[in-house]
Amino acid sequence: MRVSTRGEYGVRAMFDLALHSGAGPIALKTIAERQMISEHYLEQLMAALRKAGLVKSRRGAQGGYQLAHEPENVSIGQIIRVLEGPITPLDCLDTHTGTGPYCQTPDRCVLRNLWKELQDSMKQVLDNTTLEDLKQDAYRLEVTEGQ
Amino acid sequence: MRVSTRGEYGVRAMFDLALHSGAGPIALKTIAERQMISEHYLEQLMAALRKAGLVKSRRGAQGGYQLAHEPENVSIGQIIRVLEGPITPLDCLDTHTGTGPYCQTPDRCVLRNLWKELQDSMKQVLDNTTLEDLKQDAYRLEVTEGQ
DNA sequence: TCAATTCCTACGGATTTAGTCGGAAATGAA
DNA sequence: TTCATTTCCGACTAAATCCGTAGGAATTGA
Repeated sequence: MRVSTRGEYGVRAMFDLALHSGAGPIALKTIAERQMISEHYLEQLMAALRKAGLVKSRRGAQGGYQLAHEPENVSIGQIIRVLEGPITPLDCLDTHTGTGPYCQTPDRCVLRNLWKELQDSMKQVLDNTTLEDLKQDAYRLEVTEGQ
Repeated sequence: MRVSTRGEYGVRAMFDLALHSGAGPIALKTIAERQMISEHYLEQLMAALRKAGLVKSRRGAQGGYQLAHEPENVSIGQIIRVLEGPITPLDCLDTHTGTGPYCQTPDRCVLRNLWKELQDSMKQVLDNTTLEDLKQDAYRLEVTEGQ
């Protein structure tokens, strides 16, 4: 039931980009240092995010990465799916065809419903939280922090 | 974000015991056959469930396993915790001491809140569903199935 | 031209997953 | 008692996944 470092780091990196958006491309090295993530490892994650269209990149000097869309249009669920695959507690939930052993008997279908409920509750959180929401949270934290 | 076969099989086995509760011990072999799970593998899972006090066993001929508590007093969350460990998307959420890199800066705390929300939503489903709930579901399925 | 930076492929060690194997100990029935 | 049944226990393992590392090619701005 864990998010791997791929998902965790990926969200951190995207959140970092969101916080610093609008100021041109940000070098991988900068993100890696700020977020304390191995540069080479993060590179792989950014490659996946780029191929999925969530970030755009510019090579060469002064190059780097930036969000491909506005923070309010990027959900955490999107990021997780790119880096961890489908959001599901059991693979057969999404690829379900009816022939698997999971739904051959009524009692197994009961369990299927259970896992589906779990899946829905996870999606509910991840798909309804955007990078903009997190930015707002960060702003709120910073304001109240100084008091 | 997946439940491993330990959790999946464990829930299946416990649900099987719940459906057949009150009729004395049920042999591992029977459960394994009904649920299509490797006998030896299931044995390991039952050992963990027994040590955790969720099932009780009787050795020897006519021996087997039965639930240690009434189905309404056993949640899916309990089963999952025994077989998969704490229900948490990130290990640091539960073992958090404040010294980890996750909460040294406000922006990281924002992410912590995100993962906590996800954790809560997972717990909400798993801790509020009992074996008795599943039995009820199974009964309902069986009734409507014949129509 | 050159330093900075992304892009790409391959490799590798550690851990986890999903079991298997073999036998000891306990129990009920004949 | 004897025996088949059944749990209990520890060790082993093949494969997959996780979490990176290494090295260099290609691109870009100054």
